[in-house]
Amino acid sequence: MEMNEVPTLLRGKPSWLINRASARAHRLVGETMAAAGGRAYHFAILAALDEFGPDSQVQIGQRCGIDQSDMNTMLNELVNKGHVARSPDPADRRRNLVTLTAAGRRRLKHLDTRLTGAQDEILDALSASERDTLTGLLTRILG
Amino acid sequence: MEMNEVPTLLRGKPSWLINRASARAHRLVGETMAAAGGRAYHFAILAALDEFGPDSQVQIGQRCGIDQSDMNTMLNELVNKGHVARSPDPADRRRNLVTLTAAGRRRLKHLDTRLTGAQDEILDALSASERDTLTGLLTRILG
DNA sequence: CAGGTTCGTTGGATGGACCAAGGGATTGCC
DNA sequence: GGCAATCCCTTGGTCCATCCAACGAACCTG
Repeated sequence: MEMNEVPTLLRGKPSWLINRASARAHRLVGETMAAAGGRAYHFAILAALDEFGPDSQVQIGQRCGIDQSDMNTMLNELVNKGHVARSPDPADRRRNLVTLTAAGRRRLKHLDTRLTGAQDEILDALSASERDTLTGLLTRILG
Repeated sequence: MEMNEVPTLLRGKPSWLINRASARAHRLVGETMAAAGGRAYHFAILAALDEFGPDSQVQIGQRCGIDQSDMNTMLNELVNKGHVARSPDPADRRRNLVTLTAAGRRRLKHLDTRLTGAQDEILDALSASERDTLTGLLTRILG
C-alpha cells in the first residue's frame, strides 16, 4: 500500500504505528515461511517442542498463543510432513503427546535461519542496539 | 489468550513481538471505537480530511493506507452519520469530493480523546520518554 | 477521436483469530 | 463406588481486516 502524507493525528498514535509495522512484518514473514513451504505457526510449535519437550496440545497452545482448534489444524499439517508425532499419552488418555521428530528438529533450524533473515529485513533501518531497545520495549508492553 | 512460558526462539523474534503487541492494541482500539459507535478507519479518514481538506476517495485512501473498496464502505457509514459529505467534483466528474462537516469535526475531536486514552492503556508499562523512543523506532521501521 | 488511464463501485476471495458444542477420559467430592 | 465437574481434542463454524478483480463512467493524450 503506497502511502502519501499521513495525517499527523494518525501518525502520532502508537497503536497505528504498531499496526502498520505488524502488517509489514506479518506479510514478510508469511512470504518467507510460504517460500519454505511452511507457516509461522509451524515454527512456533516446533520451537515450543524443542525447548520444553513433548507436551499436550493445549500446553503448546498456551505457550505460543494458539487456539485449540487452530492447533489441531497445524498439528495435522506437521504430522503430515513428519515433523511431529502425535500419540495418545499413556499416563492420561485424554491427551495427545506431541513429540518432535528428528526431521522436525532439522526443520526448526531451517525455518529459524529463514525467519532470522526476515527480521533483518524488517529492522533494516535500525542499528543493533536500537533493535535491542525496540524488542525490550515491546516485551515490556506485553508483560 | 493466557500464555505460559514462551519459547525463547519465538520470544526473541521482533516480528513476533510486534505481531503480539499489534493484536493487543488492535483489540483495545477496536473496543474503544466500538464503544464510541465508530471504527478506527473513521478516525483516520476524518483526520485526513481535517488536516488536508476536501479530497478524492483514492487520495484519502493513500494517505491512510485504506483500500478503495473499503474506503467506499467507510464513507457510506460516515455520510450516513452526517460526519462527511460526498459530492461530485465539478472539476473532474469521475471524482467525489469528500468534505468534513461541522459534526464530523466535532466527532474527530471526540474520537481523538478516546483514542489517546487507549494509547495510555496500551503503553501503560512505559514512561513518557520510553514511549517517545518507541514511536520513533517504529516510525523509522516504516520509513 | 481512439487508446490508455483514473475514479468509484460492486462483488468476492483470503487468512488470522476467535468461539461453541460435544464426546471421550479423568479427577475430585461425597 | 459413583456422580458431578473438569479437562482434552475435534469439528465446524463466525467475525473481521485486508486485499484483489472487473466494470462503467469520465478524463487525458496524441
